[in-house]
Amino acid sequence: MEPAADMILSLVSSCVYSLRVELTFAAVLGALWAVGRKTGLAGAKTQLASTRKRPPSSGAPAGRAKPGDRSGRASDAAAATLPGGVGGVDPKLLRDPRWLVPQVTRLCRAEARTALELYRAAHRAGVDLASAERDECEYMFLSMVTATIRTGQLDEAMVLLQELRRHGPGISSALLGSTTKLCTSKQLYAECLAIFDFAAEDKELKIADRSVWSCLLFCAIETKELERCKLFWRRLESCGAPSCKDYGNMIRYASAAGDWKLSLELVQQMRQSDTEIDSVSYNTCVATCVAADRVDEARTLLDEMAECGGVSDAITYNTLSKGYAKAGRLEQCFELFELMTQRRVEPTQVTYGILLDCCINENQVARAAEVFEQMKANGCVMNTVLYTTLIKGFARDGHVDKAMEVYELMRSERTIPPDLITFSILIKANCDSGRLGAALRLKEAMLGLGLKADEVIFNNILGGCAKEADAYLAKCTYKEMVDSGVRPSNATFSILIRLYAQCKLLDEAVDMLRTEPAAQRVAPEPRLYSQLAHCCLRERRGKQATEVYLMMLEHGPLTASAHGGMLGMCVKLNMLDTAAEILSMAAEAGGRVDQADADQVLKAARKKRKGQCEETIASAMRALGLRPSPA
DNA sequence: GTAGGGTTAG
Repeated sequence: MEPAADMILSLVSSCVYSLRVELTFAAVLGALWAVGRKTGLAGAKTQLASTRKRPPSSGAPAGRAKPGDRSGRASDAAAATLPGGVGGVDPKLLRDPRWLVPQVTRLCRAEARTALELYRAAHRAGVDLASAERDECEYMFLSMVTATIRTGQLDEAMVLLQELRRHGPGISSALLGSTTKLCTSKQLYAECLAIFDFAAEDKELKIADRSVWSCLLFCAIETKELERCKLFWRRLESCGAPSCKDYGNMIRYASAAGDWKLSLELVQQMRQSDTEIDSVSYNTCVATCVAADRVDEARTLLDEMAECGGVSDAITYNTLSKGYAKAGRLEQCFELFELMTQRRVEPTQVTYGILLDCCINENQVARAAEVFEQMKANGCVMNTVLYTTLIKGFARDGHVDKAMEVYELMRSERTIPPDLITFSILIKANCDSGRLGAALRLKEAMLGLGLKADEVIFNNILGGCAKEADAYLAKCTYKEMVDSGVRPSNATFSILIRLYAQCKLLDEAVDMLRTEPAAQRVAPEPRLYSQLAHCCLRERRGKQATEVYLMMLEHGPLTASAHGGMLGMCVKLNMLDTAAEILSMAAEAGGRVDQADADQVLKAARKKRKGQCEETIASAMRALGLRPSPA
């Protein structure tokens, strides 16, 4: 192991050296750019950029609300002004829909606020819209609603829709179409869904416009209202063939829902309907399979992509490689690397990152060194992730000093800064090797770089405290964590239980588990109670173990395996009275206990000739619907 | 809109 570690370290140093040239180059370029900007060369560029600047609705379906081009914009603006303001309008005019409706409609284009004011004034004056031309009236509402959405007054828009339903002609599918598209293009996704929900209360409303369903699907994905996607998709399909973008959005849904089968079906459907499949959709599908541990399906997909030609890219290979890495299939990671090289797909930093990490996770340090060398030979430059992966490799191998050397290298270079994950690994490595002081200094250095400690950083330090049985430092750290607004998790509580057990402060562990999850608004996982109960039993604190068992019951009945674990531990430690008590409580609470686990307890009690205990166990078993085996 | 590195658990 030692030579491999040295080799990697020397490789890193030389890599940094070769990087210097690139960095100098980058710095020169940057300076040139800055000069160019000053001399006005960038002026043209800025202009170019601003023309390109559009609402970022890349995945959003096309289509926008049409303003209804009835007359020129300039003449509208001229006609739109009211000489005496809204207050100066003759109430008789206000009550006349033939005057009011065109006025409001026109005002909407240039002076939305005045339009709304005028409409409200007419409303107060008692205008009766029922006598207005239906189309004109509908169009007025459309103009007002879209104007309020455009100016970000969504509450006003909702009020208008309510009035439209109550006093006007009702919400038409055309109006819904315009608002849906407008909201989507303005990235008002939740609002879009809310308006749809309001409109859909009218069961007569028919929506045949496919792009409405496209927008709704997109909004549901963006707002993570995943349960709505399938319905929108069905409606979309019923309005005709979904577009490439629609499929892309549905594939995003399948990914978010972890539905790899659906993801594959969608790709299949796209092929059958001759819909173009872009690489992002393909890659998302590959990633969905990988996330669901269906690596072989992902591989099939890559092969199909390679056959079509042009769609597979480095991301496809990297995603699949990650899948192999996750499954511990290192050889296939390397095969895939070979394959992409053969197919002239250029490996990226991510490619090497995945390969390196997989070697490290499979404890193949020498192999990692080879990858590193190849990476350098191919001119791949280091970045924070690659450095961090190396640090992880050294830390994993027990070479904390070497990990720290890489860190010092990063610090002295100043161009590739360590981040939260780098520090997290370093802090844990130091904690694990009993260097709590060094870990705390790293945390200070981290804060000095402007990074804010997150949950994992705090958990790692708490883990260090547990190892050193330093309850005082742990309490300070936990307080700092909560005070700085970092919410603890089940992992945190689990570490705290370990800490208190290590310090033989079980009472404090019980107290902590009783109060902290609720205080921090975290739902405690059942296994926290199991963990603590086990700690109590290990210390032969039967009374306390049953107390924890009762706390556990407050959160619902226990699984048979949770019971099995506790009962097994009792038998192992010869705490049969505690086992009997747990069985009785389980019977009372109507929990599940396996026959074998209960039998084991009964047998142990007989062996020890504990008559009273035996009886308690047997009757608890009968209450649990189990058969005590004959003596 | 898609890809890599971090914490718990007997």
